[in-house]
Amino acid sequence: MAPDTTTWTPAGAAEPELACPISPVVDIVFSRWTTPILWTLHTHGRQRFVELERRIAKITPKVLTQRLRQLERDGLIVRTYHPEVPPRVEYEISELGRSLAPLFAHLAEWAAENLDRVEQARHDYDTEPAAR
Amino acid sequence: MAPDTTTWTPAGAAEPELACPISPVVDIVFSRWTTPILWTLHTHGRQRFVELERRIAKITPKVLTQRLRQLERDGLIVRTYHPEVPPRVEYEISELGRSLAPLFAHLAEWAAENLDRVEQARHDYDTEPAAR
DNA sequence: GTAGCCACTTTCCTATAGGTACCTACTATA
DNA sequence: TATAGTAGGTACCTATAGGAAAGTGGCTAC
Repeated sequence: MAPDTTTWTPAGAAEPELACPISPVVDIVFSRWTTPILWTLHTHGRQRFVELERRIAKITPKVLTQRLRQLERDGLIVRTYHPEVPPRVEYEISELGRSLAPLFAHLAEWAAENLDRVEQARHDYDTEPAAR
Repeated sequence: MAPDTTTWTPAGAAEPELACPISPVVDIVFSRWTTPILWTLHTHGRQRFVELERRIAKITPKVLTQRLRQLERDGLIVRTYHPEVPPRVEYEISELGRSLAPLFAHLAEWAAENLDRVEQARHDYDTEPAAR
């Protein structure tokens, strides 16, 4: 039997939900590699497997397949298979996936405003041996 | 030498940033256990280590320490050490951390509106053997 | 004197995500 | 004949995050 990638359980399986109502969403939307995939699909539109592979770079086909299956199962992307030769498969964002756009924009906005503050905080923390 | 938990590298170290400008934020804010910690700190205010440990439950002290250090280094929370006996340490959200509040609210809103759609999509995917 | 408290720290161990590399079937092209 | 292109599948292996459990130090309360 092949390992069932469709029932793959995200990293947050130990239920931190008890304390945090947004943990489920985080597991769905922000697990590893999902944001680059969604972002690429969003900015470049419908794409084939190899296009995604090339654009995201450093991702291996195995992992890309796993994540695409997961995103498809969660209804965030749509997979269309064309039984041609050579086979052609296209991926695109679903309507549910598109509903994440303002959220991503919000995130990008926060990043633009505050990422350097995080960098500064890290630098301060690392170059201040006295307080610890 | 003790393992240096302060320079801990989050899971997304293989740089998916190439394709996705929000990946850095995701690594900082949405790595495992950070949202429950930030959420608990936000809703219950300043707290001691044991209070966090009890509220979040299932988190081990080791991991809690690691994540608190990481969040402190990133400037999202503030740690205050009182050299008493027994020792007392208090954690609270920093201003930078508080600036995440609208983002979290946005996330909670999306969850409330769309989480059941994800559930539905999963159910559909799992109970439709024909298309695959 | 010993048990408990707090805030960790340390050691040991395991689960698993993810990487490498090779494989499929089919066709067109050189 | 051999290679390339397509969308993955599969086996093997490793790195490491994270869990369990015990320890630490200094004081207090019983």
